Amino acid sequence: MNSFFKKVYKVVRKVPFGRVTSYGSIASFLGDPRAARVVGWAMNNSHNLKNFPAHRVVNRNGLLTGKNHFKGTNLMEQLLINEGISIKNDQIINFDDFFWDPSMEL
DNA sequence: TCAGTGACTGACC
DNA sequence: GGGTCAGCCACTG
Repeated sequence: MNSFFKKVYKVVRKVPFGRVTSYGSIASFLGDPRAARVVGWAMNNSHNLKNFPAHRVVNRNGLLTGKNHFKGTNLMEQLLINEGISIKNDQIINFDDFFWDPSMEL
Protein backbone atom coordinates (compact mmCIF):
# COMPACT_ATOMS: atom_id res chain seq x y z
CA MET A 1 0.00 0.00 0.00
CA ASN A 2 2.91 2.38 -0.54
CA SER A 3 1.00 4.31 -3.13
CA PHE A 4 -1.06 7.37 -3.74
CA PHE A 5 -3.58 5.91 -1.32
CA LYS A 6 -1.30 5.97 1.64
CA LYS A 7 -0.66 9.65 1.10
CA VAL A 8 -4.35 10.29 0.78
CA TYR A 9 -5.09 8.51 4.03
CA LYS A 10 -2.30 10.37 5.78
CA VAL A 11 -3.65 13.74 4.72
CA VAL A 12 -7.30 12.96 5.48
CA ARG A 13 -6.40 11.79 8.96
CA LYS A 14 -4.95 15.24 9.61
CA VAL A 15 -8.17 17.03 8.84
CA PRO A 16 -9.07 18.82 12.08
CA PHE A 17 -12.30 18.15 13.95
CA GLY A 18 -15.15 20.22 12.59
CA ARG A 19 -13.41 20.94 9.30
CA VAL A 20 -13.75 19.48 5.81
CA THR A 21 -11.74 19.32 2.59
CA SER A 22 -12.26 18.31 -1.01
CA TYR A 23 -11.01 15.47 -3.20
CA GLY A 24 -9.40 17.90 -5.61
CA SER A 25 -7.53 19.75 -2.87
CA ILE A 26 -6.06 16.52 -1.55
CA ALA A 27 -5.07 15.37 -5.02
CA SER A 28 -3.54 18.74 -5.77
CA PHE A 29 -1.62 18.71 -2.50
CA LEU A 30 -0.21 15.30 -3.40
CA GLY A 31 1.01 16.58 -6.75
CA ASP A 32 -1.75 15.32 -9.07
CA PRO A 33 -4.60 17.82 -9.34
CA ARG A 34 -6.21 15.53 -11.89
CA ALA A 35 -6.28 12.51 -9.60
CA ALA A 36 -9.35 13.66 -7.71
CA ARG A 37 -11.23 10.57 -8.84
CA VAL A 38 -8.50 8.37 -7.45
CA VAL A 39 -8.98 10.06 -4.10
CA GLY A 40 -12.63 9.18 -4.28
CA TRP A 41 -11.72 5.63 -5.09
CA ALA A 42 -9.37 5.61 -2.11
CA MET A 43 -12.27 6.69 0.08
CA ASN A 44 -14.24 3.75 -1.26
CA ASN A 45 -11.55 1.45 0.10
CA SER A 46 -11.20 3.39 3.36
CA HIS A 47 -13.91 1.28 4.94
CA ASN A 48 -11.17 -1.18 5.91
CA LEU A 49 -9.51 1.50 8.02
CA LYS A 50 -10.38 2.40 11.58
CA ASN A 51 -11.17 5.88 12.79
CA PHE A 52 -10.98 7.22 9.29
CA PRO A 53 -12.90 10.51 8.84
CA ALA A 54 -14.05 9.92 5.28
CA HIS A 55 -17.09 12.06 6.02
CA ARG A 56 -14.82 15.12 6.14
CA VAL A 57 -14.05 14.72 2.46
CA VAL A 58 -16.58 16.14 0.00
CA ASN A 59 -16.46 17.47 -3.54
CA ARG A 60 -15.41 21.03 -4.25
CA ASN A 61 -18.98 22.32 -3.99
CA GLY A 62 -19.38 21.03 -0.46
CA LEU A 63 -21.82 18.42 -1.73
CA LEU A 64 -21.98 15.07 0.08
CA THR A 65 -21.67 13.00 -3.07
CA GLY A 66 -20.37 10.00 -1.16
CA LYS A 67 -23.08 9.79 1.48
CA ASN A 68 -24.64 6.81 -0.30
CA HIS A 69 -21.49 4.81 0.35
CA PHE A 70 -21.94 5.08 4.10
CA LYS A 71 -23.78 2.51 6.10
CA GLY A 72 -26.74 4.64 7.06
CA THR A 73 -28.54 6.80 4.54
CA ASN A 74 -27.71 9.94 6.47
CA LEU A 75 -24.79 8.73 8.55
CA MET A 76 -22.32 11.01 6.80
CA GLU A 77 -24.60 13.98 7.34
CA GLN A 78 -25.08 13.10 11.01
CA LEU A 79 -21.34 12.81 11.59
CA LEU A 80 -20.74 16.25 10.10
CA ILE A 81 -23.60 17.79 12.06
CA ASN A 82 -22.11 16.20 15.16
CA GLU A 83 -18.96 18.19 14.45
CA GLY A 84 -20.85 21.45 14.26
CA ILE A 85 -21.28 21.61 10.50
CA SER A 86 -24.66 22.52 9.03
CA ILE A 87 -26.06 20.42 6.19
CA LYS A 88 -28.88 21.34 3.82
CA ASN A 89 -29.97 19.18 0.88
CA ASP A 90 -26.82 17.05 1.17
CA GLN A 91 -24.72 20.18 0.93
CA ILE A 92 -22.56 21.96 3.52
CA ILE A 93 -23.71 25.45 4.45
CA ASN A 94 -20.97 28.12 4.51
CA PHE A 95 -18.61 25.56 3.02
CA ASP A 96 -15.87 28.19 2.71
CA ASP A 97 -15.88 28.70 6.48
CA PHE A 98 -15.36 25.00 7.19
CA PHE A 99 -13.06 24.27 4.26
CA TRP A 100 -9.60 23.03 5.22
CA ASP A 101 -6.87 23.26 2.58
CA PRO A 102 -3.92 20.83 3.14
CA SER A 103 -1.55 23.00 1.16
CA MET A 104 -2.34 25.92 3.46
CA GLU A 105 -2.25 24.08 6.79
CA LEU A 106 0.59 21.60 6.30
C1' DT B 1 -3.39 -6.15 -22.82
C1' DC B 2 -7.84 -3.66 -23.15
C1' DA B 3 -11.99 -1.68 -22.03
C1' DG B 4 -15.09 -0.22 -18.38
C1' DT B 5 -15.92 2.33 -14.01
C1' DG B 6 -15.93 5.89 -10.25
C1' DA B 7 -17.26 9.29 -3.24
C1' DC B 8 -14.09 14.52 -9.34
C1' DT B 9 -13.03 18.81 -12.05
C1' DG B 10 -12.78 22.41 -15.30
C1' DA B 11 -14.34 24.16 -19.55
C1' DC B 12 -18.32 25.07 -22.53
C1' DC B 13 -22.68 25.85 -24.06
C1' DG C 1 -26.13 30.27 -13.39
C1' DG C 2 -27.36 25.48 -14.16
C1' DG C 3 -26.69 21.32 -17.18
C1' DT C 4 -23.31 18.59 -20.28
C1' DC C 5 -19.06 16.69 -21.85
C1' DA C 6 -14.68 15.08 -21.92
C1' DG C 7 -10.21 14.24 -19.66
C1' DC C 8 -7.65 12.17 -15.47
C1' DC C 9 -5.60 8.20 -12.52
C1' DA C 10 -5.87 3.61 -10.40
C1' DC C 11 -8.10 -0.83 -10.33
C1' DT C 12 -10.82 -4.84 -11.89
C1' DG C 13 -12.53 -8.62 -14.94
